[in-house]
Amino acid sequence: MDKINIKVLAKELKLSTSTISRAFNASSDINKDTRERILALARKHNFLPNHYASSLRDKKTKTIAVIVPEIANDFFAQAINGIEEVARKKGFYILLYRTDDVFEKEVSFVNYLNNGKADGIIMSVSGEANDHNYLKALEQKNVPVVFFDRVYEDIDVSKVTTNDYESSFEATEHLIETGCKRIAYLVVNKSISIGKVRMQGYVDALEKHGIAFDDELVIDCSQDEKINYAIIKKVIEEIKPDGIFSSVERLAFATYYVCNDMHISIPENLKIVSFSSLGIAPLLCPALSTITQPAYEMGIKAATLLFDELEKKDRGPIVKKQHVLKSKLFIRKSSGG
Amino acid sequence: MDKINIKVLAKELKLSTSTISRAFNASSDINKDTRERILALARKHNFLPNHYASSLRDKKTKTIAVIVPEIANDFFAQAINGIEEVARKKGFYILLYRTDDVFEKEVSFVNYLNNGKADGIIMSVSGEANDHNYLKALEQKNVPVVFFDRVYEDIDVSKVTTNDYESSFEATEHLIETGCKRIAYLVVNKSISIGKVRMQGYVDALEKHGIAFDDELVIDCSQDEKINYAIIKKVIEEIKPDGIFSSVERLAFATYYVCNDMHISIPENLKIVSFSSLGIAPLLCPALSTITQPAYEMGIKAATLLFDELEKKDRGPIVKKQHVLKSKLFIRKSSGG
DNA sequence: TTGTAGGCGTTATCAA
DNA sequence: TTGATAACGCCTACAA
Repeated sequence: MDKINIKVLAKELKLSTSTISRAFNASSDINKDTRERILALARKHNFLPNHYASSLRDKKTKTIAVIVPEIANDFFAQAINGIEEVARKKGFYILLYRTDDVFEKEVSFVNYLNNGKADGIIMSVSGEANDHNYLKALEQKNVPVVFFDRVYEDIDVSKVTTNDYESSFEATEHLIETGCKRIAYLVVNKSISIGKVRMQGYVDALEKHGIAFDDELVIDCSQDEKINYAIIKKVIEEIKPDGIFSSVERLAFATYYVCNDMHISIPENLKIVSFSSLGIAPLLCPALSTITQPAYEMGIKAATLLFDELEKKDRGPIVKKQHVLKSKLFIRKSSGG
Repeated sequence: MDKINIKVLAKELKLSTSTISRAFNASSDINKDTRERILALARKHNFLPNHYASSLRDKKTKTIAVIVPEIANDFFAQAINGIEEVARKKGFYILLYRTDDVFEKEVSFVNYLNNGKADGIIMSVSGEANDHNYLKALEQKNVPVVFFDRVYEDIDVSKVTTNDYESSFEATEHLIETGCKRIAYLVVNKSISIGKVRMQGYVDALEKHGIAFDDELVIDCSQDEKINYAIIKKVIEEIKPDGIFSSVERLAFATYYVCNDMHISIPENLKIVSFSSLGIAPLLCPALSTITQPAYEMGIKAATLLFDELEKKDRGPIVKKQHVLKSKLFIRKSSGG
């Protein structure tokens, strides 16, 4: 457990620390043989330059932070995969943080990142109705941020989203065309941007088809699965919708459980379409109609935008980009398809 | 975008850098008012001590690395959640790395971690049949490692696993009891520890019930979904098993797709049980019988063991622990339940 | 091609 | 209670 660093290597090889350093830094100013000797010894000692020391000098961490509301969720897991893919190619590492949709956690983590812990941040946000000034600090520190999927409209950073409005419109219209008259909209937090936009698509589709919007049919759910089950059960018993448009896959699953227990048959008595990135949606009973976002591609794109900014840094002003990818509506049995 | 650090704060407040530093380090040797003044100014500047500089000094990174074969997988996603939970409570951050089950990626990442990038490592391994010496280097550097779920038997570190043998035995026995005579075992890599142990449970259950083991019924699949589909289709057409015991949930899903396309009815013509952490297994068509590992708890336990070692470091020898949690067999419709 | 030296931002030690 | 100073390990001008 002898400490090893470039100084030790230098002594052992009777070279200076700068030469050792050069061996690790693709510097051309070094004799090939010297370099080989150094690397050989380093391998023997299992030595690699200390990342924290290098970062301190260079002010580059080779690390990007990824902040998401949840990890155990097909959409985010796939998006993270996409981000990882790009990061890896660039030789970057990923610091992962989960907010559980709690705004305070988001703030505290972002503030922590202020101290040069990461070169950039990719995040899907959780605190729509709050003060977003904590993000301004990052701007000052020159830490680029990219939002994906869930964004703050009032913050000027690059954003990767999907055509939620169109998809929601299309899905709702599809339910209407299969005969639904009373379509409930399930949402977790209707005040966050995604909840709002998706709802607008729903509302406008209703209007186009001359169906009056009914506030009672907008069902605001929670993070807790048991509570959601109770809410949805109550809705089905009392409000008796004939269609469900769910903005989040969890709520569609909860609806399935409720229907199973209440012996309500999907799609005969209730039709369902949901936003979902679940790969096995076709295997559900019945197969779930989904609006599927290109999660992996969104991750790729978000990471690409971030690296664009990282690489342009200190070279002129950075143009923030908005990128909108297309979701796809898969009509399956749950909506009579 | 003026650079801010303790020096600047010191100048602004006419104090020394040491005093500033003390204000951030719960040091008692500081006047309360002074501390308040410092923290107030820091807040105004959105300042936090640079993490890389602190780490360099203290040789503590407050970061743990998590290495998993895949992220978009219910088991690992839940395990990561568990790890994150514990890490967060300890004020630690998570560096996430995905190996795609490629041994070389695992090695290269672990080697990278040699340089003091993380204080400890939690991993689920991918390279059973290889030389594991690269892990010895970590030992020298005093970087503790904990394995979970997929482990190397020949490496002496703490391990968190589940009772795979018993579960596999039980699941196979269950299939036999429902009348299966030709049970196929689906595995991704039968040479890795998990594949082996699970297979042993399968083999022994067959033997107990006087069913001859048939090599043909051990189906070695791949990482590629399309190839798996083809393999499984061929098996069902040609080898005609009446039961499937899948060591990995992906393969059970592939089987479902094949059966759907071939109009083979589950469980009438083919019964299935699979290892799986899918929360919505009951919603599949038909509901999937699963052996469900306590993924979240495994993450919690693995992280707890790691922090135990981290906290004991430099204080006597560390005892490596083996922890075996219990999986649960859920009998559902896919196996006639 | 290699060496010297200063500093990245922080904190621990020692002194005041 | 506060201040001066020397590291932590590395990299990069600049000098040789």
